[in-house]
Amino acid sequence: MSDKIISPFFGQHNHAHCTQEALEQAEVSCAGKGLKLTALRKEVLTIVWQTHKPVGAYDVLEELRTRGHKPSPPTAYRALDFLVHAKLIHRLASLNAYIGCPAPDEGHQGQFLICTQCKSVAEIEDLRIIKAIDATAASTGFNANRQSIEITGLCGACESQT
Amino acid sequence: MSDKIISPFFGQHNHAHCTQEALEQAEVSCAGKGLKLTALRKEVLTIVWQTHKPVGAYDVLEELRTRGHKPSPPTAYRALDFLVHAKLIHRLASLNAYIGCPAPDEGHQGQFLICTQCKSVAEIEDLRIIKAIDATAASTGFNANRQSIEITGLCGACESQT
DNA sequence: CACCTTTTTGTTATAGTATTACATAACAGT
DNA sequence: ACTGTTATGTAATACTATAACAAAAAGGTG
Ligand SMILES: [Zn+2]
Ligand SMILES: [Zn+2]
Ligand SMILES: [Zn+2]
Ligand SMILES: [Zn+2]
Repeated sequence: MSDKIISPFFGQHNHAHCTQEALEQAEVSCAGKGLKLTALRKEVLTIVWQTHKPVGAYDVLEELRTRGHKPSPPTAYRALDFLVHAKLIHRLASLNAYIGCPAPDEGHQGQFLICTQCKSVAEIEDLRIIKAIDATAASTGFNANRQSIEITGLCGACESQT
Repeated sequence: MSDKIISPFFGQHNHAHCTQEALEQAEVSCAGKGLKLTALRKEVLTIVWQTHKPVGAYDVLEELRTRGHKPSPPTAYRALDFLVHAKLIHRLASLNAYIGCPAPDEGHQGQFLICTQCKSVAEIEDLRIIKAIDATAASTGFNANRQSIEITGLCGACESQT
């Protein structure tokens, strides 16, 4: 199979399960890499995982405030940067926002399907895309090391509501 | 041939020719579509085409100032938005910057190779990537209408200097 | 434990990117 | 010339992100 859908989360599902599993994976992953998933970082990760919609840094700040913290921007950005480097979340450049990664230990680069209607984002990993990029890069002598692939459109659920 | 390099501009070439051709194509393209390429818009397009490096909106403002204008941010953003909609330039979301499109009439979506060393950007159009995306989108019921594909790495010229 | 080093978090200020709202000017058709 | 439309000018503001330094917490060592 040449493509794999990591998070096909356009539509109904048991989201409490998503969040719980993400947190458990995060604990294991950080322990394995010697990274410290502090209380603050875990709380930010929980906030990011509240939905499958991307969350901005200032959304995180706002949410932290409702939880009793009095954070300044660096607090959110530092936690988010940690989570990005730990590969627990991804940053969506086209939206200036972050989204939880459902498969943090696979060392993948994110490829994202962004629904303009419901704002949900699904992460995919399509080996054909990766191979096509590697092949093109190689043919031009370009040495690729990071990909930002963000596809915008309408998810099936939203399209059928039209 | 499944992939096509639109602008393989990592390295030496006659750049005056790039700029001149881009401006001529812009005139023709706008005339054909009934779009008005005003003096200001043409000047901004020229600024964007000064190099193959992406140019930020505030870079454009700065450059307009050296040319005798006294512009405010909306002046630059409006001209850049026009040029994006006219498909004469592309916006690189991962850099908050703009770059000239060397093939404005082909109705393509940009795919970009961004060199972190020399900052140059090449635009490519790889049909395998597009097909892979369409196939994945179709298989999930996702209706894609815009792609943002930005590959970061080292161009051949920069890598051989290491 | 007391001490030192490193990492994390708090705090203030500021830099960088982009848009809103409204006024004026240029343009196109009558 | 008159009128509606599009483009540009201008001022203010909103949104996104980082720098610089202080304080606190965590971890290791004797
Ligand atoms: Zn879920
Ligand atoms: Zn949707
Ligand atoms: Zn050139
Ligand atoms: Zn280079």
